Amino acid sequence: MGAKKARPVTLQMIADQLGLHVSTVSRVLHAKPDEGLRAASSPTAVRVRALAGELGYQRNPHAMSLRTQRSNLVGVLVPRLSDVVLATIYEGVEEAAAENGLSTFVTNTRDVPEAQRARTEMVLARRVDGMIFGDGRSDTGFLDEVAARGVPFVLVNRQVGEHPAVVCDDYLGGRMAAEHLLRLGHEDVAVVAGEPYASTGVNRANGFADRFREAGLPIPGHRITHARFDAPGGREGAEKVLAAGPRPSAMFVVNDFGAIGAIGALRDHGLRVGADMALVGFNDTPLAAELPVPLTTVRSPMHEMGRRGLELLVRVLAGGPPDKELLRPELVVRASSDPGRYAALMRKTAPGRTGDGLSPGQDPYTSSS
Amino acid sequence: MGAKKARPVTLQMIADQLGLHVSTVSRVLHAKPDEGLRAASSPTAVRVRALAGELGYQRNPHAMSLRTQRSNLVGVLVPRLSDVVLATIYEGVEEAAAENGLSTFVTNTRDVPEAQRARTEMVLARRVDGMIFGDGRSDTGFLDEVAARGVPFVLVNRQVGEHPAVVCDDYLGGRMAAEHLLRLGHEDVAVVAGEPYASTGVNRANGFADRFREAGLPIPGHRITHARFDAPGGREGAEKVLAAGPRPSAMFVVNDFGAIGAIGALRDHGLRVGADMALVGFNDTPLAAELPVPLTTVRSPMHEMGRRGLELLVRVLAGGPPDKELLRPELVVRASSDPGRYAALMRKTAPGRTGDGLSPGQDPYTSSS
DNA sequence: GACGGTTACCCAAACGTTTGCGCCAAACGT
DNA sequence: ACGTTTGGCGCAAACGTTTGGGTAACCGTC
Repeated sequence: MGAKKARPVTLQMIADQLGLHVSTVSRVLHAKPDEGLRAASSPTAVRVRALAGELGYQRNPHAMSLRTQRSNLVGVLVPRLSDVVLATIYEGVEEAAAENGLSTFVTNTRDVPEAQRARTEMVLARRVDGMIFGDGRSDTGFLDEVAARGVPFVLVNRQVGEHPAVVCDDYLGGRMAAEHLLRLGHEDVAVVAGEPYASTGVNRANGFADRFREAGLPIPGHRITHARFDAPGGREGAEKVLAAGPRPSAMFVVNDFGAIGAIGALRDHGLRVGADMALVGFNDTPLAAELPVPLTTVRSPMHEMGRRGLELLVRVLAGGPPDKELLRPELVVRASSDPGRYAALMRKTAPGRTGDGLSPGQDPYTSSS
Repeated sequence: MGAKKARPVTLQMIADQLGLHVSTVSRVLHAKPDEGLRAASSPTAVRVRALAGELGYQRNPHAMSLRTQRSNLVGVLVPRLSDVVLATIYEGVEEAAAENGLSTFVTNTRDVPEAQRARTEMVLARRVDGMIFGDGRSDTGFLDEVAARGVPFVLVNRQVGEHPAVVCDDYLGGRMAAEHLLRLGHEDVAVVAGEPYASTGVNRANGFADRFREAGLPIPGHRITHARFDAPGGREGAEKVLAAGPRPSAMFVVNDFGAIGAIGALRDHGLRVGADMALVGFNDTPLAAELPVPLTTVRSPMHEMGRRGLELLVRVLAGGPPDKELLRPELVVRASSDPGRYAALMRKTAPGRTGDGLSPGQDPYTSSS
């Protein structure tokens, strides 16, 4: 079974069948309209296009890349694709790439610097035109090296130094979370920040802390703890906070996954999320709305970030300026922090209605396995 | 800033500097050992390799692909990468690909046939050596067409027809879930199956139903409902089941995301998961263990499936047989179905310890955003 | 009717590899 | 001393494009 795979049709074949030269066919088919006008007479152009269509001509990308020194390929590095945040960003990247005639390689680096180096080399060996880093670390000079080598790239998700980047305005997001809790009258709050090498967590925590300081309620050191960006990390972070003296009335965890871990820790301490402790996460991961007590969180435009990241790269490749874009986050208030919503939730005989009426049009959790 | 990007070093440069011919250098550097022996004398080979190393020679993949008609590229199609199940499978694919010197393009098709076609064409236009489909549908003849065109491919996640595939033994998984509930004495159970075009859900449901039938407890039609593989789908499915007469004592939802939706529906009806209704999901998604009432589920080896899928493709590309592999699932019992564990959970003053002691070494939820 | 300007093409040289074939010397066999 | 092998390498033709530079024929113009 399986038809003998016919050899793909080439420009040469088309040219031969039409008694033309291959270069003429090439120009007709691929030259930009402005310079393509003088490529061939209108009738021949039509004949060429017709035959190409009929034969199902497909330009050979390898020959093209070899000749033009441009691969139309971009490499994407992320910490983990099974992290829904990064996966969503990548979806945006890929979508925009397709629209721009580019293809993408994506690969995990698990945030380990050696893997980051190794994968970068692999990707570069494929002669990509540019790269997108979703795993930028501020504690290694790696990206500076890459830049020094003349490799065009942009960052998404995290920013480092002055390299071109498209990120969420994490600092503002942190302030929004703080603002929200201040409005609700919280005066003693804690924050579980992320890894120190990731701008995301750092900026979110800083924005949050700054806003509280401005309100005349500086957050003491023992109320701030650093943790990994995952459930166990969030749990440990929350535990540490709870162990340090009298408990605060609210907690800001800079990542939804961490917030889930924190929820576990709070339960272990017999504390009810939304009642005994207000909780705010970050990212508005699909599961935030589905939790038994829906989670207040700061939505970051992940998909959009990916799209913009790729588009910025396209501009950079075209010689454009290495801009930096900050995307606006959005506070999504749910029962985990809002007394009103919490009460409404509890008022139902059967608590647990998961909808929140605040995030329309997003369908959470989809699976196809 | 940004060094002028030096032109990459080629075989020609090495040959020139060594007074050799480019073909000799090529053979020394890339010929397989068996035929490479006669390529050059030992001393020249050493000189060549030394200079190549020093200059940092990198083989130009486009030139190579053009010449050899082999791209070392594989295209991967999935419904959605932001579905952690598919993302994890892809991680396996990508990992194995890197080990085999291959690179992968991955893209979403959202399970819509037109997108599937379009993306396949895009990927094929990139002259991939083969493809991996994670989104196979049994209701379109699409894959038969692809096979007829002579495109080498394998399926992962879902199987369709007799095409080579690496999937979880979903039927067995369904039986395991049934077995578990039978042991616990459940006699009236319901199942929320998936989309009819996906072998995964269909086989899981069939395995489950068959086991119950064998036990002399055939599941009546109104206890079986089809739904999408997501939380809203699971919710609707559960609602339908609950609306159809007296409620069953247990429910099998063929996907963890659907199970989450079902939990919501159960809450709305004032039913306690694990007490009033036993619930079993499928996949052992990281969040299953983190739910307030941890979810009993059937673990499918997602990462492994991806790895094996790519390895099978490699064999197929080498002319091997189009095998089909069934990976063994594993039942993971947690409080949502097990009265003992549920009681233990409730016995704590603060219920909600999320660990389950049954899934060691898996760190759930990791994020890096 | 010589001349500049289009129009509509063709030519050929790349881009960097791979690979079948051939050649020359040295080594070998007798 | 003379064929025959074989080790060690060079030659050149691909693979399918793109692109700067032709060059005829044709047009209109004075």
